[in-house]
Amino acid sequence: MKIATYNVNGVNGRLPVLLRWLKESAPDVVCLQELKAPQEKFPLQAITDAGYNAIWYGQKSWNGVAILAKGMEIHETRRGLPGDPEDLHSRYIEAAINGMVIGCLYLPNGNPAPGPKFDYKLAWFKRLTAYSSKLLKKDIPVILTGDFNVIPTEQDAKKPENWVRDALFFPESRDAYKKLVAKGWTDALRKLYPDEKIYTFWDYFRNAFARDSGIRIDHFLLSHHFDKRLVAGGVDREVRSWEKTSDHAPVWIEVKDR
DNA sequence: ATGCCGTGGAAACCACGA
Repeated sequence: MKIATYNVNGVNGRLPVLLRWLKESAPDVVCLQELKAPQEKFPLQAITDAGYNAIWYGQKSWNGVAILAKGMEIHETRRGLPGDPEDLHSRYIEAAINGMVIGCLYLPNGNPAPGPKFDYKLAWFKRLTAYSSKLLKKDIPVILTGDFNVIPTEQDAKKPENWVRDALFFPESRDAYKKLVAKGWTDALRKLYPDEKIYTFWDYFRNAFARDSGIRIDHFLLSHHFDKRLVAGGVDREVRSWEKTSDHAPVWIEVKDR
């Protein structure tokens, strides 16, 4: 089963690119972030016509997450991250699909840092870490994936020195990611390619993609149930070169069915 | 490298992103 994550940066503006990628890459499950569309403006018809069921958690202008599944039922298990009833951002949605739980997340960016937005990022991280422990305790196969807005290590940036004053690479952000993973998760792409440079995002400006000046911020965290089930993974880099594309590229893994 | 580009929504510019 192929599972992908893709920060589309506007699901409606990105629809031609999204549909082309769905057709060419044919993932079984897709987690989308940054829909930038209210609940009623999700392009359900086009997604359905492409062969996918969908659940989504929209929001006007910003954020927004969705889970798509091809020919499989989606049982929604949660929308919104627990731990702060005043947090109304659409940044988390979760579903049971084909015997596993898949959490789709869009972690706050946190810039400018320091400041209230950075505080929100760290608070969100804490809530995610606490909740992730509860997921692991259920002892069922779980995947947490999406845009974590964290560059985990220097290996994950072409030019780490460019990011030292950025919330994505602040020590607090990296520590938070480390603490989350330490709860018992496996960073799937890093496990598959321990020594490679892997990027999932390239800025729109400064010709970043042509220079391959990228960062790795879209991740797959797997529960131990996948230790012997993870067979492949990668980044669909070519999508980043298409017309009217997102600044992120889709990332995917392939897991064996039990 | 201080958003240089891109998206969405409101207003003919602004907020936000990473």
